[in-house]
Amino acid sequence: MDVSHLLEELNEAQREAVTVDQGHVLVLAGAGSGKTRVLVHRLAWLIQVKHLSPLSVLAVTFTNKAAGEMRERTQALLRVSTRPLWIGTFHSIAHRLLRIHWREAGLQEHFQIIDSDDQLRLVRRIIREEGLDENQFPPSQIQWYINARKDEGQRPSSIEHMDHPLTATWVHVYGRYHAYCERAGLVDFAELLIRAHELWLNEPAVLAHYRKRLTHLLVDEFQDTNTIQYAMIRLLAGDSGEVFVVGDDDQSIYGWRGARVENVQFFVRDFPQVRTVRLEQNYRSTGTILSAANALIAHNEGRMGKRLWTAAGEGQPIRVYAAFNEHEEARFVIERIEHWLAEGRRAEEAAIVYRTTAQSRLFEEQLLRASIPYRVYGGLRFFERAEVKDALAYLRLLQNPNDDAAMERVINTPNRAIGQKTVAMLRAQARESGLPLWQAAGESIRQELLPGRARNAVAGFMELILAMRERMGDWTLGNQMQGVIEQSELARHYEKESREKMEARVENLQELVNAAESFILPAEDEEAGLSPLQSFLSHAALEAGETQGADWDDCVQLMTLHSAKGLEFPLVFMAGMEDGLFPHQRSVQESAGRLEEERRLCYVGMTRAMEQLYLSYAEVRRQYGSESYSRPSRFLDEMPTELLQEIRPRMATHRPYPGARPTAADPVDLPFRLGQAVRHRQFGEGMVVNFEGSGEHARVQVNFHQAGSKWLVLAYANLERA
DNA sequence: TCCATTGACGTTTTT
DNA sequence: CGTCAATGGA
Repeated sequence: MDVSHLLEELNEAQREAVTVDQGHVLVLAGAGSGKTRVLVHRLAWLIQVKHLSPLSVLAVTFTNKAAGEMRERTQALLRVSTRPLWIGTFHSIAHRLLRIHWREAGLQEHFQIIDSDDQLRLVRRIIREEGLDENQFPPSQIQWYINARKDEGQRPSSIEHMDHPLTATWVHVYGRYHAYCERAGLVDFAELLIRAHELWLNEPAVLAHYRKRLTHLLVDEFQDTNTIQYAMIRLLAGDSGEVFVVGDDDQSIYGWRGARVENVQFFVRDFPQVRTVRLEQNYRSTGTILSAANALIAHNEGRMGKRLWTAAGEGQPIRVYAAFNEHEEARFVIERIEHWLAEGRRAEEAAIVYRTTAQSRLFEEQLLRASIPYRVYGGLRFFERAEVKDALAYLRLLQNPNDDAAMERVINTPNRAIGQKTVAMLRAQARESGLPLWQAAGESIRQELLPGRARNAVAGFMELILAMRERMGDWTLGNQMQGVIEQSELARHYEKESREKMEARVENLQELVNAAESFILPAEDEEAGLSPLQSFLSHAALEAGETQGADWDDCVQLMTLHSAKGLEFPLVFMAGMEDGLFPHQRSVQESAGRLEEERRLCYVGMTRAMEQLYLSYAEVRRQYGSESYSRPSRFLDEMPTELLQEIRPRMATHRPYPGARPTAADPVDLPFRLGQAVRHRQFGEGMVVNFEGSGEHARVQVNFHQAGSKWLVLAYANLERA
């Protein structure tokens, strides 16, 4: 069989990785080195050359997006259906296992996945019920603790150091929370993994079955695996499975949520005769960008070692811009983007990346003012919106009335006169009798434990749910969704909000109905015995959907450094390059390891840039209401100066007080006076109102009649006297 | 039950 | 400074 198409597009290292004949493989894939390509070609190689059944391959990723991309590209390469291939996230794979083996895993048949928001509500409820002080035991902190323990594979009973009073309380809440979930048939994200791991651990027959079937494992983004995920890989591989992992220790940026870079080193230690292949040729960035990134990351210790290179040219220097403050920084960035656009480049080719989400606001304001379309990554996703979750909670309740999280959510949404007091009584009843909320409510009514009005209200709610279930049991998913929204009168709940908000919510609910109508039960869910409703609910939790509706056509991209991982842009701005902000103060304080992770974050950011990279910082930044002066990021010092070009030299001394700008009094050799009328190619006519800097760095502030006030670098702006 | 004021807090995020 | 959640008055 001719397999040249599998190899001809690959470089030597990529080819080596793809064609390793047997045994375990570790691919250290640098940024932009064709990691996904190797993974996909390896998959195709196993099937077409090694004649492996598609059924015996398991490919694992971290995000649904990555899984989808891998499937798509494999499909394009193999030109056969990829249906039988098991490609998915750790969580989706664990989910599938648990659906098939729910009994062996000790789960309820119709268990429901809860997202972190549901989880937090449950934890908060338990903390209150236990009579704990929420200030002393913040729910989010305990939620974090529970997930961290689960990610380490620990159960309340297996946690030592109970002698510490704080820890003891945390473990206690973990135990209570777990009992709640068991009773209500709820499974959180971390539980999916630990439960699947326990399933394999405790049921040798099940493990043996999957070991026999899944003989080849492929793992993407291996440096992001946590303890339990690595344990799952080891367990499934056993002595005979072959494991092919791809990762980059220099791009490990999720240590703070449990990812263990050490797994990369453990892999070489734990698996026999691992073949290590380095992908160091970069197909993305210029030589300058790579040299600076290499120099930066060299400051980290204990690396596996890797040096990116490119066959492309050196490209332009990296521009460093020292802004006076964060407003001026944003103005500078937007001005450079305008310049980029004026050159005929596209907005979507430009990305502004920053360390903290709060930094996006200033850039948004400036982009808005400049009428440049933009898109901010992150934020609420479709299935996380309140109205969508409300509607889904009704469906969850139809499917499983013992779902306490769902019941809490909708018992008084929309308002049906079931207030805090009534709900508290029901909770107390549930707690006393050890029953789910739904059953406790039934008991309370039967035993007449509630005052008359509350009793009627609760009974009315229960009847509503029962009636919906009765009526809609055999309806299609779309009709069920529509029915639930109508009969629950959910829209009523949002009527009091502003018209704009309400319209958006109604639109989202309609979109939810559309999603339900067009939902097709995936074959693997059908095999696992899921109803369309169960499957839909699981998908809603497991893949919360796009951040924003449809991608706008041609937008400047705004995102945190974390969400930039895996992406690439011709023009990249890294903003807020200040010590304290980036590296973040907390990371600096916490440990040397955390600082190294920040450095990797910087490395990730830099290697997103294909053609041009700008690094900017503000000398003064207003933060938490007060102004703070900060040094430029230490990471700037770690890049070779000859690769950097300061666009405006840093001020030798700080200005006497923040915000003071040079005025016409400054000895500046400008062709314009204050009040001078000027003309700009793009912005039209305006008047000079301020100056700063000198020589090629001189800037003027112009009040344009149409475009408003703008700071322009004289050297670029091409201003004419009007 | 609803809105308004007050107070605490202030990395990073996917599943 | 801004946001979010909790509290309290009408």
